[in-house]
Amino acid sequence: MQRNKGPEKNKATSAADVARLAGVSRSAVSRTFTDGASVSAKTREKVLAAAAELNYHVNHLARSISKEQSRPVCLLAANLDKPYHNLLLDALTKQLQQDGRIVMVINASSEPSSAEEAMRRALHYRASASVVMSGTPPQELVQACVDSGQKVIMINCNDDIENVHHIQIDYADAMQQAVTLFQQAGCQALSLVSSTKGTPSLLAREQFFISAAQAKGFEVTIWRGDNTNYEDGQQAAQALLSDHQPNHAYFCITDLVACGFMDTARHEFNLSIPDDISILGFDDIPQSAWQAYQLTTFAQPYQGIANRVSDILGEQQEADLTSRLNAIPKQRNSLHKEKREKS
Amino acid sequence: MQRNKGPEKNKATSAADVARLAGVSRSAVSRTFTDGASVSAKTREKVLAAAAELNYHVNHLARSISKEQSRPVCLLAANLDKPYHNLLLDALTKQLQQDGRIVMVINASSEPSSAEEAMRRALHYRASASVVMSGTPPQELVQACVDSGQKVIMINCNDDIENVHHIQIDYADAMQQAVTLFQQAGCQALSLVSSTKGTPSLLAREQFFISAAQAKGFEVTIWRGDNTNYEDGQQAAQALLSDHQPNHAYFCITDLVACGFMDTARHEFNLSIPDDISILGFDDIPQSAWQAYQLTTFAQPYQGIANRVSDILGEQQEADLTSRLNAIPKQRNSLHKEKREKS
DNA sequence: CTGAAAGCGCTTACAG
DNA sequence: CTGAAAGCGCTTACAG
Repeated sequence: MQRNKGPEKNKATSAADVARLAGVSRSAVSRTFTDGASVSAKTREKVLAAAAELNYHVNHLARSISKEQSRPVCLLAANLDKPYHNLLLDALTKQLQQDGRIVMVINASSEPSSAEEAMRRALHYRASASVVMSGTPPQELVQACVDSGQKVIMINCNDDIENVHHIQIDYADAMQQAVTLFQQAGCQALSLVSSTKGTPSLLAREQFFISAAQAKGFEVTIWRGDNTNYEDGQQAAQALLSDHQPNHAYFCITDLVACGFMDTARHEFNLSIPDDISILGFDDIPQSAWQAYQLTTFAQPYQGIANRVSDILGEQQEADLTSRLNAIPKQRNSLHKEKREKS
Repeated sequence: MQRNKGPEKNKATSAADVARLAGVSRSAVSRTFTDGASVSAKTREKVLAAAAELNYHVNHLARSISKEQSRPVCLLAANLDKPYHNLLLDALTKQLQQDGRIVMVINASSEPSSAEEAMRRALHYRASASVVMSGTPPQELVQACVDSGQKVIMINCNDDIENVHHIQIDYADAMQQAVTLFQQAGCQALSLVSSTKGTPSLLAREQFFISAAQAKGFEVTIWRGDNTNYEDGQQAAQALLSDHQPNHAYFCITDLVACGFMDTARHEFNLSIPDDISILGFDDIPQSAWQAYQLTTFAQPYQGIANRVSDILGEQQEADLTSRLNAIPKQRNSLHKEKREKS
């Protein structure tokens, strides 16, 4: 319980302090705290005792400047007020931490310049890797990161910059299933509620949905809001539901959009779900499971993405630069139950 | 566009490389990148040119080992799947980043040992400060951080460890207002839906609510779930609403609880809100504003907290160790409108 | 196994 | 203003 035992007041003790107290060299204390380094049981013990007494902890930041493996990983996050991004951030931080990585989070809010700012920071911190959780930073900056020896991992973004790792979700399967679900629910006409943002993952879902629908002979009408938030779903419903037909169904490009859509359908148009209207979402945010929504949706493989990132960081030689994961369907109650008779 | 100009392939260029190319000393390049250091316009220019050519960026991590002010700040976060924590994390990361800080996020999931693990990491990284966003890490670890020169800032946690900064919300006012709102809505009996978790901020809200209610002559019955999530709200409603009286109102200790409560009230008990039942929440998570809830609630002063953290980090001499902020009332539609006639 | 030494990439008195 | 030098806290060949 004695505090301030170290030489100076309020200053962290260093390996040198420990070495002095233990009567060994600085190298010896460094080695005791390095996995697999060769130290005799005896000196190890002396060091450990001294370290405990002085409350010493290796300075990981200092270590990271001489040891490649322990350099930090930068997470370039955005939209931290949105459930999808939080779920991904949660999975990623947990996994990387478990791998013993230092993780720095860079919050690139939605301003155009800030992805750039964020990437520049990653460069400053000499991260061993940068994980771009969403958005598309300027190509030359990404290039600069790669050039300075960083691994860059982009999630759900199909820019093709040289030597960048990509983790992509295979939306083809999921969209196929979506259309099948609508079909089973007896729907006859489909609307796609999407946005003009046009990010790669949005576009992929759109395209696969449309072609899957057309392959099965469905008409698809498209409505686009500015963004993919709750409010956009409300607007969509406002625009689309005034001439709603009972056998019409709606695929909302994100769960947030779906929630807004459902609320407006219910509270403004007095429609009952799923009796009057069938809806499907995407992302499986926690709210979709709420009783008010019970939304059938597709989960992003959050843990799968985290595992893949972890694998990539561990690899010496880069194997395949792009990896694909599947979305996971979550059946709930937002689709009509009994087959409707043809109208 | 020429890559790999530096001495070695795929290795970040260092200040030495720049010095060599610019024909100046290492100190000179260091100085050009240090605010307020004295360099002539001429050498500064030479350095800048060389740096641009080599794509050089100061290694902030290396800098942080010799420069106290640029040491990182650790954010000890938890429950990253819950809106409240995300909103706080969002505000904090944005602010600290704007202050030019490196921020590391440590994800202390809900396991008991993991707050400890998290705090130990903060120690390893020699952060200049640790911000405990929730939970209460073991006292001796916090002490160790303080002893090694870190500032420790705890949010919404009234443990009293020596030399730890506290940011607390003044719940007294808000709870007073809550009771007044219920009164204005013509409610006559109140239930408090809380949890057995008993964290400091939960307890504070409970106590202030109860005493404010009693001061105005209300009876308060208390119901406690295991946690403060959506599901706990559902359970509470299940337990409490079977003998619901029209003039009975419910204060839910968090918005998440309130959402669950409302959904069950509506879908299981067929109650209409706010006609049949008045509800109040706390936190102002984005979902409370959704049309399905329209919950009147109290916002945590997210930005205020972030500002305070920023101030504390900037202070040389610690002024007051504990700062208090007010919660912000958000009026929406979950309270009964017309005064009810006495039953 | 161990210590003295050189190194990582930076900063900052110190002397000129 | 500037460079040579010492320092920050660590690691890791190298020689014994």
